[in-house]
Amino acid sequence: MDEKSKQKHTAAPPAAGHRPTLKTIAFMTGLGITTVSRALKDAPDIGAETKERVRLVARQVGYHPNRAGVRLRTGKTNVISLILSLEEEFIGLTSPMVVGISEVLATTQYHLVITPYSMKSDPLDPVRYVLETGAADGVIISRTEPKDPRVALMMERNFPFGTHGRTDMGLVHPFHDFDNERFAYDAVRRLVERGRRRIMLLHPPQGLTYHMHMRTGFERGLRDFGATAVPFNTVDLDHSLDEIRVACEAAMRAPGAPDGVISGSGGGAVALVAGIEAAGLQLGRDVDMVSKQSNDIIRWLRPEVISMRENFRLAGRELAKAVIARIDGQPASELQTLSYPPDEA
Amino acid sequence: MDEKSKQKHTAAPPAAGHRPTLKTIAFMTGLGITTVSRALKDAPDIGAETKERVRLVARQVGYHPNRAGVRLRTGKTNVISLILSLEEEFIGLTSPMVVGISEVLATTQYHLVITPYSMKSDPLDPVRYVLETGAADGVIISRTEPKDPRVALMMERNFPFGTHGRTDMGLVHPFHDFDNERFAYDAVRRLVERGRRRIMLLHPPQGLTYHMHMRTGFERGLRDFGATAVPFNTVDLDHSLDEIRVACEAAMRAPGAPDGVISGSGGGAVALVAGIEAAGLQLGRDVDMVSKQSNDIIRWLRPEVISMRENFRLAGRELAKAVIARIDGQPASELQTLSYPPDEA
DNA sequence: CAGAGGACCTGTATCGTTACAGATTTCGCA
DNA sequence: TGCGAAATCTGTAACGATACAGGTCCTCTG
Repeated sequence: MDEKSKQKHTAAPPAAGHRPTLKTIAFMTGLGITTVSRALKDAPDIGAETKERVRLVARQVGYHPNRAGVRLRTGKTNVISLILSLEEEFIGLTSPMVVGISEVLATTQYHLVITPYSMKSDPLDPVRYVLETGAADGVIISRTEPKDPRVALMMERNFPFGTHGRTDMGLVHPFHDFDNERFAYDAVRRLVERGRRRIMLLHPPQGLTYHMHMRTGFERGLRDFGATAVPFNTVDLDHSLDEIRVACEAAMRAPGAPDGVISGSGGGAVALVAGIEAAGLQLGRDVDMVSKQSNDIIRWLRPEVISMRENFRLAGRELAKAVIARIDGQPASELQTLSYPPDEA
Repeated sequence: MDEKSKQKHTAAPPAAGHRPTLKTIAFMTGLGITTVSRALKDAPDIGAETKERVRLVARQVGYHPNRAGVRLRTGKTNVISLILSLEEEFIGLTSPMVVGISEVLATTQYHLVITPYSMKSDPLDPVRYVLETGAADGVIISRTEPKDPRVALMMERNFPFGTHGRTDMGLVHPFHDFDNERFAYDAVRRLVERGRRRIMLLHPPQGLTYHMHMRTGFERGLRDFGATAVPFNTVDLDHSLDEIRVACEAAMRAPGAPDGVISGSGGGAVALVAGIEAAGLQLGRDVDMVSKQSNDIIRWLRPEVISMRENFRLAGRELAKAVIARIDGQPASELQTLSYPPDEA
């Protein structure tokens, strides 16, 4: 029996044609499965020469640890989940983020899983799903709110995550954010420098944290540079481009129309331009505009628009790094970054 | 011993606070683990009332099968991998595809994993990775070539996949494609209808299958409608927008400049417009242009451009459905779709 | 009333990996 | 010479699920 059990794992040659496993390497090296496992993770109780041999054979046969085996045994999924709204308007923005995240994950064992949700349903759903099923080791979320229940939930469960955007709940967690306050402040400054005084802001939706940031910067700019706000509260960046265009055109035709416009995103800018021009006004002459730029298009077709690039790819990279660091136990307070161009950090 | 082993699985109450497993349900119902497993998959040898009871308890405790367990035992990953080029130029296009894929997968057990690669490395690498590690049950690829080695490899291994774009190797496999031949043909027609005769095509890169399709449609259009081609072979859709703009401006200034332009993608159109205008020409007056439209921007800022929407979201949906059907054993010949607007299929 | 057969349920072994608790050998030192 | 520590190596059990090969009853037939 002793003899038999001793043979059990090492003697039976693993079926050929299959993926190599620890058993394969154990058979080839004549070692035990445990030894091979520990050798590959450079454990201190394995001899140097043995490690070398094991590594050599592993490389030769193209060994990759079986993710299901590891996951079942250790609970580690080696997955980062990006929680994405499926509404097409936003995905355009988020796609460079996917690139940034992938760039970072490509240098690690992590895979990127897209966990979608619809804004028509509860944004907590996907988070709950990941927590309940243990689908990932870490999560990245966007559209962050000041009192974000997703953040509260993950903090409570001590689950690693990073947010694109900040919260305002007194909870310390990893985030990456664009400095929207500074953006709006600078935007006002640049418009005032061009002699504009009546400024209209297409702001982010009320519920999101960066709405506040942008408003704060906007109002501080108005005060510091001596301009006034033209109300534009019927639409925000979550509205369709059509709605924005119509609202903008109406504002430009109304008495006391703005002579300066700020767009809180690259997408909105297009609709604003269309609205301005539909009102018979000309960019650079009657009105100036400052916008975030997400792709090159606005720069090509309306060079008069003063634009500032928000680097979503960088955001993806930073968030991926932050979440992994968090998984590795690094304190959240060290994993918070704010970006502002030039930002090839 | 008999008694002891009988108790082994059912008697020990699973640790509380953990995710429920089959063992949890087995304990709660007093059934065996196997029975619970089979009840949940509606096996024919389980009593109707038992199934009902098991389902009820499973729902109550929020049971989700452990993916690692299933994967380890059965080899089924319940993962579809989307293989994506990380070059930012293309990701803009592909992002609505992610939405479409997610929409379909959301109704299934499948997760979407992004497997990235850089065009600077071998495009076979990510495919080999998935095949070797068994990272997914099915794969979706883009940038399909006439003799695509990725397709050949996956066919050879009998691995389920779908391609965005067709191949030309005599191999039958699932695909979804936009009818680029018809697009180019119609584009020529519409330009000729506007009196244009000297037509320039910004074509897809040589290596990709739809380059041929588009050229074929283009040339057939030229013949049928009596127009001539203005050569434009120094750039293609893989070049940077800057390069395209410069080349276009040069072409518009050269003797025998085109009076009609066709852009094989929405992105390229912007650069072409910029090139045309840099040469001092005006859209709609001196030159007409037909383009694919990927987002609304070109439609807003240059309504003179005749545009036709290529529905990437639909492509994502079709490909996801096709790959899953293929996994389920449906013949590839039934999983090939071609789209052309209006295409809300 | 035996026993064949159906309806329903169950234990064991296994997928690949790792935590844990030993084994074995070697070596230094008293 | 003896013996404990150090250095290496190893088997077992477990993670959660399922394929497989039985087990019990119970019913119906002859």
